[in-house]
Amino acid sequence: MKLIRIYQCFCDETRLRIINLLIRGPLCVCHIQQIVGESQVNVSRHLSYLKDRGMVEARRHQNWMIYRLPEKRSVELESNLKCLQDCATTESVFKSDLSKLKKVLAAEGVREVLAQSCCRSNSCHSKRC
Amino acid sequence: MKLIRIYQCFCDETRLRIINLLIRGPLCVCHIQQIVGESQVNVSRHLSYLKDRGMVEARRHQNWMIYRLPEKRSVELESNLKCLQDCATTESVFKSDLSKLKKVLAAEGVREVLAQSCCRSNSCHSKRC
DNA sequence: TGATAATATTCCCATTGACGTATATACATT
DNA sequence: AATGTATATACGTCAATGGGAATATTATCA
Repeated sequence: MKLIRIYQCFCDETRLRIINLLIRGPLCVCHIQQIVGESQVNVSRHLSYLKDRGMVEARRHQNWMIYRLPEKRSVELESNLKCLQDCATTESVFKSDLSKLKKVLAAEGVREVLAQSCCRSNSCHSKRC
Repeated sequence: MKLIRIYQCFCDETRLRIINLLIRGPLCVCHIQQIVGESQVNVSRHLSYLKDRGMVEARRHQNWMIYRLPEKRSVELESNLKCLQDCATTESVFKSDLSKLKKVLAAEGVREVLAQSCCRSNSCHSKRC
């Protein structure tokens, strides 16, 4: 992934907040939406932007779309994510996002679904899984 | 300096190249122009953009405007500059820029002028110095 | 099948950004 | 004062971006 593309993904505040969340692990759109407090359309659009540029990957779990950072990352991406993760600790928006993240993940069954590398749950009947 | 502002400065290729050059030390506009091969207006405009956002500082030396990264940098800026410096080594544009930079700095008297924290040379008669 | 939930897409508009051309400013030299 | 060099600004244009409102899509559930 080219360096400039990384920074283009980073250069909007909402996107930066989303990426900072995804560093901690996969998340569903509705959770991201709850945490960053932006409209559904807005969050979805930023996620599309990120997906188009290879910054995130998506899979479906029933009604949820679960986004995550790519597993295989270039050295540059990895360094910059690490750098972002460190730097974000000094700004309140990001800290606040992370504490909201904790609450979201605390909900019943959420962690289990997000942790799956693909959809394998009993409750899922999607043909796509 | 806010994190988002850093990435906004980083998210254009010409600006990223300029910043990568300035990591190595102060430079005059005409040198930057030579190295990145963009028009005078374009380079000047990007430098204005960076200056407006506190990413660079400028001083005049005779006809030259000398730009540099700020001496006092926030932790976030410092980390991201370091990260950029590392990552830039893997992409050819940046490597090529750095080798051009060497040639520019090799020219007679250039290093001396750029190294001055302010204009103190004998040949300078500006009232502003 | 119909209803609902979650997400994506389309249409529209305002803002920003990038860039070319022309012009202005600042300084040095003669 | 006139000229040359280096740099910045103004103006216009076009493309990209961000976001609201409405609608479409995909899956689940009754």
